[in-house]
Amino acid sequence: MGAMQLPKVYEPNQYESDIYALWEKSGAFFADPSSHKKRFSIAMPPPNETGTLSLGHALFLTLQDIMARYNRQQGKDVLWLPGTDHAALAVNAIIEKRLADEGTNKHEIGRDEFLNRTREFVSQSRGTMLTQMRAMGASCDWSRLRYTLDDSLSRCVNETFVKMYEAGVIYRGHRIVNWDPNLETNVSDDEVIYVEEKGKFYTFKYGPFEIGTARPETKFGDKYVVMHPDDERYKQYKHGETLEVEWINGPIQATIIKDKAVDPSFGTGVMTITPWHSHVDFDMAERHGLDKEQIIDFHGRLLPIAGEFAGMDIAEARAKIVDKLDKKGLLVGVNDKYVHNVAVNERGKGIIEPQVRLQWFVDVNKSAVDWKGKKRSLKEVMQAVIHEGDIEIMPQRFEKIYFHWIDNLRDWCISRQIWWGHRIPAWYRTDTDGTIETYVGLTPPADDESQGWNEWEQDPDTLDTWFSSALWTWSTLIDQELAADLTLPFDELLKKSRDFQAYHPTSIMETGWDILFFWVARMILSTTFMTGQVPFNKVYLHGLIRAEDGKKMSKSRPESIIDPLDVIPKYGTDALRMALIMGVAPGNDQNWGWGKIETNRNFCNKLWNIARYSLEKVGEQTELPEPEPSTNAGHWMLSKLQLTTEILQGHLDTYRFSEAYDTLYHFVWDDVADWYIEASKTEQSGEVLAYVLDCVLRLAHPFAPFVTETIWQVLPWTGESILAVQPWSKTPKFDKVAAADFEDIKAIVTEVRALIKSLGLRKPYLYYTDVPFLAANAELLTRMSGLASVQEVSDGNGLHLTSTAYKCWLDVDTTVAEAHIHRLTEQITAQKEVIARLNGRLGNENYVKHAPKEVVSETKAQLSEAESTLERMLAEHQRFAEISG
RNA sequence: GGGUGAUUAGCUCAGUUGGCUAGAGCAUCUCGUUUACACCGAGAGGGUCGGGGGUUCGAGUCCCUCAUCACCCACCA
Repeated sequence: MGAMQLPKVYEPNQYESDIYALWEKSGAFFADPSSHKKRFSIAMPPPNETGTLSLGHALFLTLQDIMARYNRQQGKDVLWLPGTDHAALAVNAIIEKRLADEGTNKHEIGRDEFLNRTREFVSQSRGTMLTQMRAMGASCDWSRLRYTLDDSLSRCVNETFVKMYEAGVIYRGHRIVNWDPNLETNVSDDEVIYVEEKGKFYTFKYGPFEIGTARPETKFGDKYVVMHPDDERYKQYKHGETLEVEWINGPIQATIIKDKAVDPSFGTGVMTITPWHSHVDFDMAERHGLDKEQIIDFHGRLLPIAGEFAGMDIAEARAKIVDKLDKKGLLVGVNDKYVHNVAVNERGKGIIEPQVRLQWFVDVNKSAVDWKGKKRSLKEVMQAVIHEGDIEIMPQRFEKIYFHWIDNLRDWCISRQIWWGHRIPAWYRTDTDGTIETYVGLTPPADDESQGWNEWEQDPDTLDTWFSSALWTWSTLIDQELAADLTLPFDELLKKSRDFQAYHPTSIMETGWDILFFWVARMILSTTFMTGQVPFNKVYLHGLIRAEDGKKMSKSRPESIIDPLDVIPKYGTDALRMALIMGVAPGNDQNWGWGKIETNRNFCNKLWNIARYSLEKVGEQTELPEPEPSTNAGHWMLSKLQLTTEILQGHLDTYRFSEAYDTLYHFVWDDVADWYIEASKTEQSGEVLAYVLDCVLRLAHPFAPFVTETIWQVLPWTGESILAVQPWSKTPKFDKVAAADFEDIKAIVTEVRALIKSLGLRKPYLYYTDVPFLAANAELLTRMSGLASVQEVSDGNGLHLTSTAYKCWLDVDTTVAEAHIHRLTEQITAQKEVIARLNGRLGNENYVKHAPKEVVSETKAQLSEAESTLERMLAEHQRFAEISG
């Protein structure tokens, strides 16, 4: 495409895929661990392989891509490692739903067939997602694409499990877990959400007490009655005392328990407990060594302990039990306006039934981790890395949230009863007398037929997805070939993996605040334990993208969801990228807005037309010499270029993407397009124009990679080069005085434009006195002010307006004189207020004493400038009053 | 119950260690098609920065307090 044939409007979809292909072919995104450059590495948060990329993905791809491209431009060896996550629970749920739609289920088709189907599904959706990531312009190193179920990553998962087991950090035990009867698995505390629900709250007679409950169906086994040790009302009852009470299925022996966990002000201050089906009750039972009995089975039905109600599901049983208690005269009251929180699984929304199960856990309190020469618990390490500055979280306020979460952290249940995922590397066998032996290791133990043991069988459960994601920053950097050799010890594997040595710890983790606990905290937990390193030096958290109405985009409101792939063909990827970062503070949520998309599409078109105009003026020059400006405008342009480059760099170095983009936007639109290009129309300035265009493309590239590269490819002086790997340029020398003169010209032009507008002038003549730089820029002044003509005069004769900014005059007729006086009067009043304020400040001894010197001298400068402006205004006012008489 | 954030122009939001005569985009009004761009240009209007108190020479920015909204964590039987 020749430069002269650029169409008037930039049509992104005509270029984007070719440009991406060009980048990929060039190898511009490959990291090079053998280089001696400084490193910059990011592990991309692996999207779930569920098939579609959301605006949230578009946002993180944009932010990380800006970092990657910027750091490449700064001369660093950049690794941005892409990948995808097998998303155990999410994918598993999709496949189970499909099976249900076909009228079958996982048990019918069996584990192998289930896994085959799942693999087929994810290989399809992975392909779709990788295409979409390319469509966003992500400059990641595709040669290092990783997947959480890759062999080398699975090895890391097993190594971690085994090492933690051996250190006593992973244990298997009967503990209460969050059981989802729908998906038939337990989930971690963080995956449970609470939904407010109106229900009934019953009060029953329990011996001499009254107890309240929202869940009568769990009450069969309640043989402990608990109250606060200091509760005066019940001081006659002693801890451990027993009494017989009439209950659902006849009399039972109840034991009094005193525990401070009971809130005396809630209800009657007395409760019975169900340790098998409540976290709090379980903890209490553990404290006092109480019995725990299962009441509800894993499908949500009552067990034989419920007597006549056995086999019923919860909803059915509840009403009948209440009815029975009522008939026995034990029902005291029902509050049917009771609002309480129901625990549900975030994924699939199944109601959680706490259950005691034999599961695998990570112990977060055991002092078993070597960190900086001290034995600490996982919790302590997670706190230490932030407190001691090894990791910085941005925005900083999330550090507090992070600590609060750690304070509340319980042991992490890592086993899941689903089939899709990393199978737990534990094997069991039983003796003929029922003894169970456990083996944990990378490979199954050898069977020995001796002594009547049965064969080893692997634990059927899989690991929580986050267990493998937690290793992501380093499991992706392990050498894949070396990892296949299981005889190579893990420590050696780390040492010999070149990428791990070069790129770990990663420079920064950029992700959404919503997975701070799920993921970021757990990466810190596992990575410090396994590698002795932090996973990253910084955490940058971005916010959520909500629908235009400020509510969450949700599948229940399909119309609220914006698909990036609907936006890109129409507006272009660059427009989407910039819309997502424009005016958004770090960590803050944002609302989607079509207005921003249009603004940024227009910005791309502005860049395009700057290029179009420049190329017309520049012609087919094949070299790009350093420009030596011949005009004030040229010097000014270079001064702005230098300033912008510095500010932009400052913002990008400190991860202020919104401000960086704002800086770029106004530089391009205001300084380059509206001032410099307009000014250049009356000047010979091809060299500066070409050079500035070249620089603008480099500066804008991290934000708008496609349009800038598309233009770069048509520039006559860029040859076969690729913009994506070009560093930023040094600004050539310029004359500061000339640049400042142009600032004055700008001020005059702005004022004259305003005068013309507000006074309704029609093409007045402009006069100026003998000011050399004004004389030199006469044509420019005229053109930019939209005036008819300019004359040089030594004295003002006739009726004319004087500029307050500089010595130049506008020729007017008598009809505007009055309007001008009125305008002047208002301006003089305002100017006097400004001066009074500045005088007040400088008259304040304390201000002069305490404020920094440069602030004070700045105020003084402002005052003297304001005073001279006022003088000119007063003189003008007096002159006009005399003339118009 | 504990915590975090938000509250700035009609709307959506920026505003780093206090120095601001408070900004942007969109919207509004007025002009303008001068050969890069109407996905354009020029100009204008619009805010006592949620209320109250405090610290300071100086507060949108720091502290206290109140109000409203959103969210997070814990979860009460």
